[in-house]
Amino acid sequence: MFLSTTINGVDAKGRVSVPAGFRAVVKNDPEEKIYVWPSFEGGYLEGGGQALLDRYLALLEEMDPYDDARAAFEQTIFGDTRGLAFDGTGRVTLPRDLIEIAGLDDKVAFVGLGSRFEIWNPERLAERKASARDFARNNKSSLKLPPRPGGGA
Amino acid sequence: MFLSTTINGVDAKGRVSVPAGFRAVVKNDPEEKIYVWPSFEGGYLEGGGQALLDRYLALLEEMDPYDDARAAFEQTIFGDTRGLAFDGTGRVTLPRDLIEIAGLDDKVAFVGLGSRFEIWNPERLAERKASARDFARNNKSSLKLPPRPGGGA
DNA sequence: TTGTTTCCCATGAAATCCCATGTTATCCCA
DNA sequence: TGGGATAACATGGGATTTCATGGGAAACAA
Repeated sequence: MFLSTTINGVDAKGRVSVPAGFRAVVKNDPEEKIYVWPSFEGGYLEGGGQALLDRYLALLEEMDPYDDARAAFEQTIFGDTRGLAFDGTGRVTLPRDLIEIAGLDDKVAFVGLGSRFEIWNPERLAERKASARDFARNNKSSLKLPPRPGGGA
Repeated sequence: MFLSTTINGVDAKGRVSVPAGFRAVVKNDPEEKIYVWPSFEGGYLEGGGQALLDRYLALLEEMDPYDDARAAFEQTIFGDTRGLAFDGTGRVTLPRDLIEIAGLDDKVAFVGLGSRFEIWNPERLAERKASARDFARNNKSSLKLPPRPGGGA
């Protein structure tokens, strides 16, 4: 699982260390890569491992082949997705266009969200995080844990 | 189940012995770790094992992908969650930022709450306990035991 | 060439591992 | 039921490894 938020530096060559914990998630994928694409909302990037792409693929294949939405999703998700391989020390090079979309300069934040992650300019992230936290606090009652499968607490 | 309250020391490196009973709970998880994040209310930490995270993940993945609530909870829960592994003697290292959020110095209280647990500065915990008691005393009329399933008294 | 990308090695800081020790709880046997 | 032996637990400090990062050389493209 992709977890927690890590802020790393981007060097002059556009290289970023992928947090070690994230690397561990994709460690046993056939291709040891992360896959990154611009979010629909813009302003940041989304990413994941092979497993996530497989799930999206399965989802799309359930849709009607001539559904316009299917084509649009295919285009948007797979068309803009880049596979990024690690160098010997666990870094990837972020392509220029993705750097611009996310408004990155010398620092990036990797935000783990379970099955996927996001890549942000740390300042933009701070803004969104503040509002997300307020929202969560005010609506925590709507997040009810279902009973455990086995019963009990 | 996470049960009872234990107070342990935090050393100069931020290491804390996790109560043996808590360790036993996650003993057979694929990753032998506890997962800890700041509570929504702030001032203390919440935690649990893999099973708890899985339940949150399942819950969130049932929500609409573009629901703001989903995004907010994802950010707030997973984005701030840290997986903490045990050293050879059952300790974890609490990250600096979590130590600050919980206002910990040399002692921590682990509070077992069944499927999850909380981590407190022992003094803050005592305060909250006191006010919780007052609240309960002033509202005891609202606490009505349901009839026992088997009937009878 | 000139600029870009990929690979490799060096470095400092931080996290992790490992061994030693005191203390408390548990066990076992007389 | 005492009381010593044994095991479990919490803690301390030093050694080792991992991690993020910087820079340079080699491969590649235009």
